[in-house]
Amino acid sequence: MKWDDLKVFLAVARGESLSSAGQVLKMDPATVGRRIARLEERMQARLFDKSPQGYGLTEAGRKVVAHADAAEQAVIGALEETRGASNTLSGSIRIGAPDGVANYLLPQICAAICDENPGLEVQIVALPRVFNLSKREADMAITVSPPQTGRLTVQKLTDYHLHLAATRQYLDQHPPIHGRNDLAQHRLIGYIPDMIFDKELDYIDEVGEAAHAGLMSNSFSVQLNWARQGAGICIAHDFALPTYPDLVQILPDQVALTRSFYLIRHADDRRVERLNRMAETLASALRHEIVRLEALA
Amino acid sequence: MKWDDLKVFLAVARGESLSSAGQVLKMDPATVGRRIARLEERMQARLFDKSPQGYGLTEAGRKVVAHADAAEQAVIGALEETRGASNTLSGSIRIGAPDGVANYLLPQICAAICDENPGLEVQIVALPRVFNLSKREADMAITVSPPQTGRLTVQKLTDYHLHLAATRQYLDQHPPIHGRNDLAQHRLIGYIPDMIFDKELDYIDEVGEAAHAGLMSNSFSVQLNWARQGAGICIAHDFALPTYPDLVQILPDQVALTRSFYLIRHADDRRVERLNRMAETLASALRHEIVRLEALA
DNA sequence: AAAGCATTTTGCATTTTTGCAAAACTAGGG
DNA sequence: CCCTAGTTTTGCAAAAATGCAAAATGCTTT
Repeated sequence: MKWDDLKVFLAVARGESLSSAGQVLKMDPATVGRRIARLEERMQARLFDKSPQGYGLTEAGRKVVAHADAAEQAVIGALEETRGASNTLSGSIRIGAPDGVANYLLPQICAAICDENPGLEVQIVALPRVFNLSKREADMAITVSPPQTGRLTVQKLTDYHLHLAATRQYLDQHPPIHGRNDLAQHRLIGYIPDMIFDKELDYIDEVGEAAHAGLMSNSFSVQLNWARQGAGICIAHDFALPTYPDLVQILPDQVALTRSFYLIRHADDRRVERLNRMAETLASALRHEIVRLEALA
Repeated sequence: MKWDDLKVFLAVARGESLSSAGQVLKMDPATVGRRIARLEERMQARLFDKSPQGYGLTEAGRKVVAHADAAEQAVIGALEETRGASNTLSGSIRIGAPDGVANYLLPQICAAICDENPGLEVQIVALPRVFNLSKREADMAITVSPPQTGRLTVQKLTDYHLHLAATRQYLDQHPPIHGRNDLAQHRLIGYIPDMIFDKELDYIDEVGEAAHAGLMSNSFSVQLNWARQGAGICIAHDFALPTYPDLVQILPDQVALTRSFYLIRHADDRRVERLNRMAETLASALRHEIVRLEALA
């Protein structure tokens, strides 16, 4: 038994003809007629009196209308349900991001997007680990390396740069730095080695063999605050520096790292238009903001 | 929006996997998956969390289940409705027939059929005119000529024969009949000319120019009863004669008519299996009964 | 740590369904 | 009495959906 046939049955019952039903359903009258024939066969009953003047309900057909009506109401209900649900999705979108992005990029960007789209509610989830999109921890997430596994769609956002940074005050009070080797005499701030959740964050080796971190946190934000208070030298995203004018780049020509951001989403959400628009807006805004902030650094 | 997709949605929600849903729906899991994908696209919402461990309902999906359930109930209701209706159809089948058939053939046949099919109720409608099957005056009808118009299926049943007949007593008391010409001296019983509803019933010309009816009725049964009471000579179906042993055929070799019966039905009922079986049973029984009765005549 | 297992997902040949155009049909009007 | 107007119905080609087999995926067990 095909539920769809009940839908065309309803249309024919209301239009009292195949042609009018076809117009409503945007189907050929021939198709409508064939579906009705199939339905009557499956139900083992004549539902319509057919004539070149149209389709008139038979006694049995009249009884079926009530049920078909109920079915239609249920279908509409289901549709409304998800329309509401997808509203709350577009009304409340959750974005996961590493804490650097979450703290120094997303706040401004999301605020701007919310201003342009009234009724949109954005949630930022800052977590120092990989996301599990499948469990709806977030609708989309920003990562520093494209995921290798899982049914996800990945989209490269933009490159970004990192440099050594410290406060002017710190640099004044400590031995001068003219080259990489001078770093050995300083206190470096970095990630806790066994809590690094993405190999792309393992900067310290690239800075130089001599370098090793004395202050460590799993949170970039904590690292940056350490540096801001003159505790040492950290490896900071350029886009984070303008937030704290105290901080200055160190050896920008000799020590420079380049990484990339990726936006990942459920593969199944590919066709959800609202999320597509949101993703595109977000990507575009992130690219511009990074360019703007890096120019200020 | 395809209502059918809601059905497969329900199956997947219950089976919590494409494969189990496929088993229930007797469809390939691949198809089930594609339908779910299409449904999610149309609804603009993710309904399931997909994994190689199965399909799990998402929050939005859970809300939809209730509506899908309601839809299912409505569809089942519609199905039950017509199942009941088609039961009463097979429980009460209405057969239209000219009154000769209605009186001298159908009673025995229908009684036998009812004996074999307990719970079957047969209604015989004897009407001296053409039927209007479209208005559900009858589910099927027996006629003496195939209809030329209307959406009907026609099926030839069998030939039958008519002869002149009167009571022995009448013949003894009136001039002897040795040939067609002798009929002019007798009182013939026939149809009322302007109430003949089918040209096949216009026997009188075929009997002979000399013949003309003095007693007329639109009902064959009335004509026969006239003859049975010795009122004259009628043109009787052979299968009706055994009912009244008083009646004997007259000039069986010189005056004999052959006609045919046809069973007509709604073209739309072609696929209703119960009616098909009923029609086949009826046709077969009629053929046998006519052969049996004509042998006795 | 690696292989097994039940599941979903993809590529392709087949079947089914659909749309279009033309024919058939019946009631109402000139 | 015929003819028109609006239907439904049929024949055929194109499009869509389906099933099957193979590949991929992620948990579980050895």
